[in-house]
Amino acid sequence: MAIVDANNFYVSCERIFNPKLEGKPVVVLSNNDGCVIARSQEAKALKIDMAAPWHSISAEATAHGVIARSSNYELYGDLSARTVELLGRYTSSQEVYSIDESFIRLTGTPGEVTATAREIRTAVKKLIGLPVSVGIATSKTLAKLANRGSKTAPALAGVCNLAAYSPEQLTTILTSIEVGQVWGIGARTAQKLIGMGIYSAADLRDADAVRVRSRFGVVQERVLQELRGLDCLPLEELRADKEQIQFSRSFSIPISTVHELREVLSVYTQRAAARLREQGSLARLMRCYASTSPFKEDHVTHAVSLAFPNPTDDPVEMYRAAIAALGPQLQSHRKYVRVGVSLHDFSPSDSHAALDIFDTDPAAFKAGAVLDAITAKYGADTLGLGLGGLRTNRAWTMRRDMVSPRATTHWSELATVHAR
DNA sequence: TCTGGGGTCCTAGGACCC
DNA sequence: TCTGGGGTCCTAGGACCC
Repeated sequence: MAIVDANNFYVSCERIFNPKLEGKPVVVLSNNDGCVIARSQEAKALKIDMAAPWHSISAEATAHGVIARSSNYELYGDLSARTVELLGRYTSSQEVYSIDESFIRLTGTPGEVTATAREIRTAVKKLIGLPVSVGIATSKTLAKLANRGSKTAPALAGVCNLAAYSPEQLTTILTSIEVGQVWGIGARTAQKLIGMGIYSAADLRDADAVRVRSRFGVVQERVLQELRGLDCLPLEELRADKEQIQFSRSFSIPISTVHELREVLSVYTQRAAARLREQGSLARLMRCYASTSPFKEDHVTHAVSLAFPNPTDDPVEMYRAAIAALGPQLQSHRKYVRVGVSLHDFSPSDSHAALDIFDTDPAAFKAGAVLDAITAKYGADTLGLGLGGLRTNRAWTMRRDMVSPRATTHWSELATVHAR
């Protein structure tokens, strides 16, 4: 089992098309340019924390030469897809775990596996431009730890295969890793474990499995077994369709009125429904919420949960249901900074044709399919629905002041190379 | 005085991940 | 002035059924 992940992925993507960022402290910001979500090594060395709110550190950071970029998910997504394709050439089994990580199966002697990992590293750097690190072990959890090691010890040059170590050396390594650093052990569980005298990855590995299970449940017991080298989390090659789709955003300027909520919900239900149709599903359940800032006094969230009479992918039906349920909850004296729509309980969209005779409104116009067809042919800006229509730059849309070009997906934003 | 027991389904929420 | 977004898995507890 090996995990390949890109170092400082978002920052590395920015650097491919802007080499001036090389060697400088760079951070990438979340939507709304809210907080730091990726840091270059140089930025980490300046002690810029993950998730630090940009508004509170920007003055000092820029004084130290830190360069900030708004997040450009179209660029990152495209470079991720290219990397996934390239890794696929080296393995028969691959699980795409996140935008910058894949678990892959590598076979052969430990020496051969390490050699293949080095080959992968070279290829991804040369053909895509991304620096990656590889961790290799008998379980996913140990592979993740190996991957960390490959980045912290320069001598390993980005590849760490735990098979190369003796049991004593392995224990030394695991003893040096805090239990909260282990994949699957979050802050809450780490605190409780420390209270039980379990401080390091080695402590957890050697703890009583029955006790861990009864106190923390099956998830943490699996982590323990994985630390012993037991493969409890198999590769999931076909992460089939999503089981939940959500669309939510924070606003740069709060909203307070039902009219604004209508605009937001119109956009969000359209976006969520489009993702649903993309994977060919219908949803039976929808949740919607509006909340005020969690960083202010009187933080509230209004959430509603509703079931459709028949599973649907129709944005009009979703919008009507959402505004009918959430609209009355809104309190005009509050400032809402975040709204979300999520869809659940899916079924394949071709499995319900027979139920159409029960449709409460047989004449209902299926707007979703029409929208998809027209925007696929003429572009996303040609047709919009209702209040969510085509008008852009509303007050509540998000801020992205420092966004880079989408250099691999838009002709008009291609990188320009100057010869000297 | 004294009110069963076993099971399924569903939902909300916690914890975690990147 | 200003603090992201999208997921997964598991469990507890309520509703309901016979």
